[in-house]
Amino acid sequence: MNHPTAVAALAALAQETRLAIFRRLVREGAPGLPAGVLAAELGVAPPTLTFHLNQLATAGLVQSRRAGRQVFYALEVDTMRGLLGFLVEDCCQGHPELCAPLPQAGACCSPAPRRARRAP
Amino acid sequence: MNHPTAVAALAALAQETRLAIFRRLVREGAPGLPAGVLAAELGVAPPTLTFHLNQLATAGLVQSRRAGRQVFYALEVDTMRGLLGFLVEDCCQGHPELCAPLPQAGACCSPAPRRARRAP
DNA sequence: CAATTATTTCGACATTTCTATAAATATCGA
DNA sequence: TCGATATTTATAGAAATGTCGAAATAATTG
Repeated sequence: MNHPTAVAALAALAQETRLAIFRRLVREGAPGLPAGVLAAELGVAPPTLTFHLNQLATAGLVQSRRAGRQVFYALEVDTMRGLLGFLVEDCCQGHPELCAPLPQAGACCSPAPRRARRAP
Repeated sequence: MNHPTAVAALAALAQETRLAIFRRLVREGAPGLPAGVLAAELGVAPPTLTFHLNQLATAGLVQSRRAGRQVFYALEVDTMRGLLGFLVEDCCQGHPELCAPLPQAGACCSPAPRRARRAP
């Protein structure tokens, strides 16, 4: 991950619809979802959805694959991981006590999902 | 962290200069840096820097404090942590094998890479 | 108080971004 | 092949954003 790539990825995520798409795909995992399902679930017009999916794909955050008439979109996990790592790179110059609570942020797919689904 | 707040934070980060400011402050840790130093290091005109710092502050990503003539800007760690957590919330619906490599993304402040997944 | 340093506010302009409608493409089943 | 379903492309206009120079504000020093 480098600076321009990170800006592109962040710009792709910095939009209501696209962030919703992204988070929906984060929940979905590897198989992903067809464009139509995303459009229906998020209440977005198909052309608008395509526009946003293209933004996410161009930023390398999602990938697509056709399955019959449907086109499935799924998360590009490597990019997501790269982005998160890039944001906290060289954090605090080796003074962990300053932002020690951060590691939990990356605790994706934690085996002990004790947290509530939706924040209260 | 909620959806609108996350969009605001991401939008604040989705810009070259602001991402550079943010990452510089991530490296700096708690004390932060005066606006002038940031402007000089990043080669940005003072008014432009102020504009971007305000964007970051409005998004809750940085805070400022005056010290004499200088105004120090420092990272708002809680917001950063909240944002990273929000992005990977409910990742893969409990199928860790799908995106297991993600945890390292949050390994902030780790000069010695230890597996401190869930501290307490 | 006057001069100097540090930062912010103001005003204006070019550029980019988002959304919607209409039309086009791709795939499947009869 | 024809019709139906799923998705994309094309086009255009309104709204938001980034950058700059000039001037203003805040704090320190002589």
